[in-house]
Amino acid sequence: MMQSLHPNSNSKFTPLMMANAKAILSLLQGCNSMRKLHKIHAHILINGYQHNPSISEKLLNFCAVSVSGSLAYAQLVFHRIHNPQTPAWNSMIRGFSQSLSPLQLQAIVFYNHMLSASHAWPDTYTFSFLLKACEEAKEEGKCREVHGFIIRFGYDQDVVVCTNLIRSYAGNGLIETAHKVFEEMPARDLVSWNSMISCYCHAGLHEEALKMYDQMRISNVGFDGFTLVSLLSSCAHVGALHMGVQMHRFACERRLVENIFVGNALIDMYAKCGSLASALSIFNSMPKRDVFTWNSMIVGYGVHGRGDEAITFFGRMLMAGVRPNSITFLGLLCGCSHQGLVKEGVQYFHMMSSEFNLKPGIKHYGCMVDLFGRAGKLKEALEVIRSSPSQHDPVLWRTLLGSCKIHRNVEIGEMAMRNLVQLGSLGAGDCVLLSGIYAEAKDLQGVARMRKLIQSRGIKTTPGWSWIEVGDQVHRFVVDDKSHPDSREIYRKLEEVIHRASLVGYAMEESSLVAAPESNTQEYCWETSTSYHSEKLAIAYGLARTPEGTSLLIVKNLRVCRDCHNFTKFVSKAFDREIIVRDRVRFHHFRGGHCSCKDFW
DNA sequence: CTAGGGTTAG
Repeated sequence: MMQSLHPNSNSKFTPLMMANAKAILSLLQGCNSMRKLHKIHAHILINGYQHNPSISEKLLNFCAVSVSGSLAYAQLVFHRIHNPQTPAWNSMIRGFSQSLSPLQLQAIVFYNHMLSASHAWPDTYTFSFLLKACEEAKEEGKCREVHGFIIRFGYDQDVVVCTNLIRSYAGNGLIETAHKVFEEMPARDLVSWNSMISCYCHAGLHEEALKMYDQMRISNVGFDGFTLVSLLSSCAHVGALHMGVQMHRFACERRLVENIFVGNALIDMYAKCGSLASALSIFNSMPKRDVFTWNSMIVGYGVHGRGDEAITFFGRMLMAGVRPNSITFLGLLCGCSHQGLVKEGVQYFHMMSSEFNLKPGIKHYGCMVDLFGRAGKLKEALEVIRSSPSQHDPVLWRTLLGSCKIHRNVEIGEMAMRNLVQLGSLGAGDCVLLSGIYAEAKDLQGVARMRKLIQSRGIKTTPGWSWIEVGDQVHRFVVDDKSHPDSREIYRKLEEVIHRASLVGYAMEESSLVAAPESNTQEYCWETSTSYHSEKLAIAYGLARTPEGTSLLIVKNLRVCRDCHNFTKFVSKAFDREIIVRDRVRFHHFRGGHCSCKDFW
């Protein structure tokens, strides 16, 4: 009788017409689309369950939180609840916290409403969701304010709430505050440790991240795949191969190498630490591969200047049915430019948009400038900048300036310089580059002008550093560093190294005209002959502290200067060592007096 | 069955 009153009486939900609350609940549980939800909602109304708290909460939760839900619908449902309790508020706050910006601010609005206009009290869940919203919406002030409430409610004793606090602070750039919360929380579990490490990793504080691991071991919480992935990423960034190998061993022991996240992180670590062969062997052993897997290999080959192999892997990637993204093309273009594969680079640049519907970004244009510039086609490089949508980006002009240095082009170099001045982003490195161009053209006045420019404008400089990992320690050096505990020994060793390198042909460039990219202070800027660049110190230390025949890996934040590049070539010959230098932009493999970049960088 | 953690580029 009742069935005939209902228009949907033929639908498969018909039996529910007489269903009890329990049946409706279980149907809500299995709901996976708004279409089904509308039907279930109709049944709820017909059966008079709209005021049943557990049903309306479940309904609300689905709309607000599920990927196939609808926040707009959730709001309608919410406003029909007479006296919403904490779980209902939580659903709304959670829903908005995971929505697109700037909608996340609505999570905070709901929370404020909850405090002022309802009888429901926030609980630990409320704060977890709310902190997530503060993190996503970059609401630093609100984050601090919420922290105050958390303390007043006594929820600062809760691990999950504290972990959310850490992420929220770190996401707002307050990494030290985040660490303070971490230190002061009553107990730390595995997730809290992993969060703290990943926050450091994201903030670029890789040495801090790696240090956390030592403390983590003492605290006996163990580790898992999440731990390894963040740590491996930090190892990759700082070039800590030995530590990375140790992580690899842990991964094997715990059967975590089969985890795709761990495998991808291992590939990246080995590639960034100069060991492409190991990266490849991980790649070959992976049971499943995704876009990260392929990109890590392609980018790895790219930064090592092996464009042909990057291209080969790109082809295999397509064959495997994995869709490339913009990072894939960055790796490809980088490889092409460093290997001088101009034709191929151009082809892939066009392929991005024509075949994969990917819009080239500023970095892709940067690669194109580099591709032409490095190959000596400076006019074409200039044309790329002119035709790019981001012709007012200093990065492009800076890249062009670098190419002018390689090809000793004063005219276009000066043009690049003028644009950098106009864009108000002239850096010391730019002056040093142009000065180098003048020096090679024997234009002493030009060199003097650059020197004056730096001094008169008080141009901000990037301090240069190099680091080398010896044993389980990362050692960091700056120009003329005397802060290392073994400083005296290092300088003695360096004198010996220079002597032995000179026996096989090395001659230090005495000319004060040789401007060094590492020069970070005015004193050292023009006096190469009296200063020791950080990588020389790192190399000396590495030679002194590692067994004969082992290869050295140096990581530095700036480009290698010509003298150091030359020096390293002769050292590799004199000491019969492989020396790998990871530059700001690429890898140099020195062996037997030659470099893999073929003096082209 | 209301909560917190992961990789490539920059």
